[in-house]
Amino acid sequence: MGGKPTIADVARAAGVSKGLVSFALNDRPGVAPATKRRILAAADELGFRPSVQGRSLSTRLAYSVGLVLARDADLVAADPFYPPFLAGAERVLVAAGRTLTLSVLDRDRDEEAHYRALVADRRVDGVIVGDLRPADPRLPLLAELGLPAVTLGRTGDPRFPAVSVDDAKGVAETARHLLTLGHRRIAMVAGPRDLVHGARRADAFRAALAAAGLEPVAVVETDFTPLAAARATSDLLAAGERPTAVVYGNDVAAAAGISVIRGHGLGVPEDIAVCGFDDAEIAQWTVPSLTTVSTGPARWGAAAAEALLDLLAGERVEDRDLEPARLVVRDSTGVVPRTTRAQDQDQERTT
Amino acid sequence: MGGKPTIADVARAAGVSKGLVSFALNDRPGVAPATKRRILAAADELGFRPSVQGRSLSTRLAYSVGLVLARDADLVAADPFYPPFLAGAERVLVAAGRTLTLSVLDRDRDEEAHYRALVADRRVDGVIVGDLRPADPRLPLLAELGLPAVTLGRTGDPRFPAVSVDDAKGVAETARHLLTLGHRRIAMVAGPRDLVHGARRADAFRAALAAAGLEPVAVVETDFTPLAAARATSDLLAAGERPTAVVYGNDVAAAAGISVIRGHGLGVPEDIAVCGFDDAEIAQWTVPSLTTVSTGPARWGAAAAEALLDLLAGERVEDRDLEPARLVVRDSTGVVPRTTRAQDQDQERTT
DNA sequence: GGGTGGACCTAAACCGGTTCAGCGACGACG
DNA sequence: CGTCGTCGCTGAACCGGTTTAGGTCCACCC
Repeated sequence: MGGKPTIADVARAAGVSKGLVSFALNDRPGVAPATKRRILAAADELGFRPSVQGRSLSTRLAYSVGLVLARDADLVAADPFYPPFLAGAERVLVAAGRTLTLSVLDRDRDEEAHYRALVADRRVDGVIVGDLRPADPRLPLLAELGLPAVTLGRTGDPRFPAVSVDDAKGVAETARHLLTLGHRRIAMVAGPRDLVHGARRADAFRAALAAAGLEPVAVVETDFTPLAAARATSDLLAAGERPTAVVYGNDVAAAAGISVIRGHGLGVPEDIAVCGFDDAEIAQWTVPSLTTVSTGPARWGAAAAEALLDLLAGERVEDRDLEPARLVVRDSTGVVPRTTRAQDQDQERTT
Repeated sequence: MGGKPTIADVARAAGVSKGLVSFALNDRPGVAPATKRRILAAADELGFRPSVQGRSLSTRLAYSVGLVLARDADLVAADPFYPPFLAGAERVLVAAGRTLTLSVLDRDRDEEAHYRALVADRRVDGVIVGDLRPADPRLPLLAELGLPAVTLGRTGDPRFPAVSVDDAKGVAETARHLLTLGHRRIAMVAGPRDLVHGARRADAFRAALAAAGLEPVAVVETDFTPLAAARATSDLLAAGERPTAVVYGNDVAAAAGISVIRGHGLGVPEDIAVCGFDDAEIAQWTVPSLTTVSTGPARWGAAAAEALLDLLAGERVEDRDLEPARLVVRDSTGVVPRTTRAQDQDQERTT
């Protein structure tokens, strides 16, 4: 009477064996309809909830899904992508009776050990893999461990379904937007090339400019932190051919860029147009507000969780594509830049 | 040979019984030193790691700790506090072989059911309770459920130890800073009064001004979202006695405030000084950069996790105080405002 | 009427640990 | 020398489910 009811209590109440209760509750054939009703009624009456631990032990499932963030803590803190992503994923998992096991690792060398521990301890039944790197070492590792996984973005690896948002389209749209405004000297402060999405966005950016017969003034690789973005921006401003527009890898980086540009006495967007990426909340509140690319991280999180659940349920899961990222135009690119109309003069001014 | 070694394998290898292996591994008395060495050697040799599930089943522990965020998803997304907090907490937990089970709930009415489910399913051994409300209904609930918990901030409830950062001190410092700069008409765009820290900061703010014989021009209660902060700022600017300084509940709200103030053609800090709260990354990159109050969320997360682990280990845990929040002065309050030197004239200008 | 097969159900093993009652051996003590 | 206590250890029960081998009963068929 003290603790919560177990399956044995239900069996006793319904006058059947434990095994049959298990069958009835799991909708397996071989239980007479009348008996099943009686069992379900008894379970309901007693307020029976199967113990996750007991079930885990025999099914060898954890009823939990992992997300491993292998980045610096301060990068996690600065990146506006994951909070809404987590929230979206978590909601789907809770509804399915699963749990989200979150790991934050600061050093890459811990990563493999951590995945191994997750599997060895049966902490998770599958994982969502983000921050993909080219030829990501985690994919063979996961395959070796036999851990089901869904990747955030395509890898080309057929073993793991991808849930993707085509951010290249958003980047291309951004480039066209800038070209339409008359920009010709465009730079990109990109994420690290050893992150797939960092590289893909940079490539898409180049491609979109190339389609107009242009080359970027510069593509600076950073680690996605605002500090690095600030430094990169300083360098761009000091360079011979100063850009009239800068596209950043995320919104906080773009905010840092704006800060540096204005610190140099230049106006945004009059002197230099700025674009962000992610459409984080902050993008609405920078001065000027930020033109950026919205990827819908919350929806992405939900979709990734759903795909992983389907995969765990044994379904064949094909790659899934969400709505492509789309450009959100705000004030940081609102006007045609002065500098394009006075390009030569401008070129003289810069060293 | 196929799967991972179990305790039975270790027992066989060491030539003892399962039970004795368990005793040896858990450092319990009654194992001869030589035998113990042999057992540990065998366990090491086989690469034995106890199964969390098996252990959970008999110890009735989950080896996981919960954090429940009962807020709107977009509020979670906008708030820069939790990502570093999570990262800090998670790191401590991983080191202790625990896991962080994160829940994001959108509606308050799900909250009680969710805590009950967490306990019924033995998903967590204890929880960290944040976003405290006055007379928080979760405290009696947790007591009823017998779930160990640590609160973020003092509740006065002796049943749950608190891990606190004295943010009141930071707020008071902010107020003094503004007073020193000559501000006399100071407003606050605060968090909701039904959040303890929202109320506490507002009270500390009033108290600090009162100490100088002043009253705030206004204390506007918002839900902590930047959108609400933007609206509140508009109202303040339209009001008869326009403030010369505004203190916000968090940094993103402050960024929104700056955006609105500048949208009204006023300068920050020349016309209106702005202060944030949290010292999020973004505070360095607003224009102007944000004077704010640093609470050290990563350290706070780590301390909360440590306190909870100590509590779970059966130790008596007293309330713990971290370094008090401290003011970080940047450019948004960098100069003495024009308006204080031309107060009457200013008063004429506003309706 | 006996054999066959399927539907329904039970009993017991199993997952991998922890815990506890109890047993044998040995030293101390009377 | 007998008894008692302690140490070191074993064996089995237990946690709460799932799964499987097998048993009973009945309908059906030849």
